[in-house]
Amino acid sequence: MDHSRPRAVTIYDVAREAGVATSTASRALSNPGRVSERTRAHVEEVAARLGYVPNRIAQALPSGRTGLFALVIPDITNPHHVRLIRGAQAQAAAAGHSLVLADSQEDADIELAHLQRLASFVDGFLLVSPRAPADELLAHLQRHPAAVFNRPLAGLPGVVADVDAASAQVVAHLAGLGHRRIAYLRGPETSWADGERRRTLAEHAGRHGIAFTAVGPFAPVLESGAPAATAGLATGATALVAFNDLIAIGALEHLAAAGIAVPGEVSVTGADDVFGTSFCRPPLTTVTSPAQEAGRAMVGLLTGTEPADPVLPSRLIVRESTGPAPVRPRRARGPATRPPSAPTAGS
Amino acid sequence: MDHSRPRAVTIYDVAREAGVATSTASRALSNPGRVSERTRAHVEEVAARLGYVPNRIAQALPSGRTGLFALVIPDITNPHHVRLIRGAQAQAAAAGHSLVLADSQEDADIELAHLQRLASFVDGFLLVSPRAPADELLAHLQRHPAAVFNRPLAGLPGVVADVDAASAQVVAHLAGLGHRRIAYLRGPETSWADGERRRTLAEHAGRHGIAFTAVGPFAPVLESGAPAATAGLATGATALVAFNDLIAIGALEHLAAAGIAVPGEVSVTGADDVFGTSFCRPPLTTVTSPAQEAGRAMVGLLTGTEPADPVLPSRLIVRESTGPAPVRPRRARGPATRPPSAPTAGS
DNA sequence: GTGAAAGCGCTAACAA
DNA sequence: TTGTTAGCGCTTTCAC
Repeated sequence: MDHSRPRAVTIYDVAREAGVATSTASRALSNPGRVSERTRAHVEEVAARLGYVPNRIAQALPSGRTGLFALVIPDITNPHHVRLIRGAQAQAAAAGHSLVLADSQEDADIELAHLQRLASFVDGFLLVSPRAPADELLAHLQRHPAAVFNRPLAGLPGVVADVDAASAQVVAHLAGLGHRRIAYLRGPETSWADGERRRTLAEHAGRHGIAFTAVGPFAPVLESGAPAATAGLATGATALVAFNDLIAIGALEHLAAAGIAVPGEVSVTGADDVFGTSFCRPPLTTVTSPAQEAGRAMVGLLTGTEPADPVLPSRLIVRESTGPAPVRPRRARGPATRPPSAPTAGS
Repeated sequence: MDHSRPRAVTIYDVAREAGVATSTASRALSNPGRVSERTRAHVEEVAARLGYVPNRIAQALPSGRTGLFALVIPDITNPHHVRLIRGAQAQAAAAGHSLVLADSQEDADIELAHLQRLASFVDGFLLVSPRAPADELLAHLQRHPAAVFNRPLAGLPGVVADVDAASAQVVAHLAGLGHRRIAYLRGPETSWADGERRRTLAEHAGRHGIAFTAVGPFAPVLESGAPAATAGLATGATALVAFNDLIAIGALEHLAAAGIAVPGEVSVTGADDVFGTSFCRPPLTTVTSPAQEAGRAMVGLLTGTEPADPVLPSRLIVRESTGPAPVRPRRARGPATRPPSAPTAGS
């Protein structure tokens, strides 16, 4: 038994050692039933003895199937996306697939480059909130199955979070607390979810007779919290509805530092219910994201397993960052850390 | 231009259309310089016009190189590991590689299965705190390059966090605050870092004349915080040193719920400095982990780029969860949520 | 039930 | 500089 041999054991080695043709060895290993029980057992024994492991590249060349899916994400740092990765990875593993990770860093060009680079390597794409223009996306996905999260694209199967329901609950909650003016702290311009959230929030605010303003866009990171809160406050709102939890938590930190009481003077809500929302100060009222389910559902769409209702539920979690609107709206006080960047008027 | 054609454009199509041999087309595309400028330009033009994208599976079969690295992680949920993923992904991308993600869910068998499944697919493995026995690990990596984080394995290149320095700083910090008895809240039994942390903590405590006890093991998740804190407190310690931030934050939540003041009655420290440590209550004194650098360094080890000092620095970040030892050690009070699980005595 | 041979798309000898 | 050909390891017709 030559243990230091550099070359790997191939199916030829197995066939020779077993005294059968390679085709027979192949069948015995991967298509049992089309070979006599006796040879099957023999070949299998030889393969095990030799430590044969099929070369998956070679398997993939004729079949075109690798057992790999590519997961394309805007930002691997975002804990929200991490939940999705987890769901996708679990479901993929269950289907015998592995995941190739591609971080597009919120950049449309990098995103498209990933699609091209990985196209021949994977059995399909999982696109999370893709940022690239629809036509380019579709052009790149001509010959490859894909499933999409939070971005309806004509012809591509996908799932979305129930943004409308989430917005309805947030607005109803704030309206119930007596808020009459809310500000939406926007996320990335190219995010479908941002557009939806803004649109539905405005709509529901209108129904409740609440004034609505959107400010931003802001990068969906902790650091955006301070400028976003400043801009939101400048609108005279008593409630700040952030695009996601990162911005919301950042806002909370900024407000605490500025000595503005939450929820006493201003209420804050987030979205996604990421790690940290339960133990920040105050614990954040937010809206859950079906990230993990989305991950599973997307893989399901690719493997044909899951029927999947395309709109995944999202629900409000009331914690301590929201409270009754102050009797009279707060007035600017204390040093503004920086002048608010020109707020964009909401619809 | 037949747009609905299912078959992809191959290099044969390009060669035929350009009126050259396939080898010439291949060279023009991937080995320019060994072909006349004129043909190179022509072939390239044709390839672009036809929308040719090389089939990477086919490229990989003869060469054995896929441009893929497998990243094997104990738990994709852990924000600490996410930082490492990020570093690895960035460095891999810079080297023109992509990452295949494999979550072993803290299970040695799953870990080894991943190695086997992905072996022929990847140019190398990045093993993060592998849990499987050393001999099995080495057996599975006979013919594949690998780099390891936080687990010295004979013959395999790798990097580790400077656990000793971290422990020294934590103990010195606590000693300086007057603590005379500390408890270590252990992590997973199969974790090298846990063993190291425990060993070095005990050692440094000894030097400072501080009593040291280890309790556990505990799973490195938020939920372990409560039982771990309970067990730690039962030792009479005035400072709880947790294996990682998740356990520490969980402990913080438990202590707050039990009405035990931090750091008034007991100090708490974590490790890794994950997302959330800066805004939990109180903000956590912890020790940084070189996770991102580790990710980069591991990829470097595989690509031959980085020389890399194998021990990566780690430093103490003092926040508000540590303070002067109480004048007299606290006595049990309030309802214990559950009896402490039998604490393991430290060395 | 089993074997011989072709072919997946590409690169690298080897020739010319 | 360019063309011809073999071969990477496997599966899959097609014969027998």
